[in-house]
Amino acid sequence: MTEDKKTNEMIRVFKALSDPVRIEVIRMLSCKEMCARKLLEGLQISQSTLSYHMKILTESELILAQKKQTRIHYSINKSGFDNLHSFLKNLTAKKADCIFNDKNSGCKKKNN
Amino acid sequence: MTEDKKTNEMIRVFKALSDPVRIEVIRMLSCKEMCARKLLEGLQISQSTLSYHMKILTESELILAQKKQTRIHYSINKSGFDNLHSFLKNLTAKKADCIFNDKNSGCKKKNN
DNA sequence: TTTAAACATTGACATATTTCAATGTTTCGA
DNA sequence: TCGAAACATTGAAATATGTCAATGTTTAAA
Repeated sequence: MTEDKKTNEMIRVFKALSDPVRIEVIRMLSCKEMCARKLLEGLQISQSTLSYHMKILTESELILAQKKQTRIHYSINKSGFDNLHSFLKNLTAKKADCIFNDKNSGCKKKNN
Repeated sequence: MTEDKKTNEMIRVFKALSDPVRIEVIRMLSCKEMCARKLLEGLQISQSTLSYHMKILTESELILAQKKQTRIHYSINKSGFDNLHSFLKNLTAKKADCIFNDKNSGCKKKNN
């Protein structure tokens, strides 16, 4: 399954969204941008675990990290979510250049 | 991280989308609905592996399976993708009832 | 009834993911 | 300069995921 770069990026995004902690972090940040310490208060996980999750979220480009003195302010990366939406739209869109469009590509055997 | 039922369903959807084989299957089915044997022709995996992936895709409700004689016709489940789109829209939408909206919930210390 | 086609299930294995405690790094304030 | 706050990294362990060969099940055709 050798996929193109864009697809691999999106698979990384889907993996990032495949965890309840990270979904909860996105919910919190959709409400208000905040630093890791504040996020940690609302979650039942250790500091190192949160750091691990934030790395996955920022590397997927769904979340932005901005350093401010000793803290890091995390926020939703709108363009990351925009990319996700357009990828999904395109994924299931009917394409003109479908390689299975020829008549003999079906599964059902001909009855004639 | 105890999440609601809807969120758990969506995490299952994101997991389903987190694999290159399954993305490729969705691409093929977006082009044309087809049975497993036909899907297998376009993929470099074993039959049992495809069966495993199809189970994940159908259980996530992204793909529909319809039995026809000895074959199973797979197709895109539009309502599954619609649910995904609305979940994503809602996930990052600004909510009125944000619990972090009070002024003392920030990370930055006050300077007064 | 026997055979074969189409797909599912099982068991075994390799790899990936998630978690935490412990420790490292950077920055600010005393 | 020293200590503490905020976050990252590492190492170890448990669990989840993806893969295949072998085998099971169902259905239709011979």
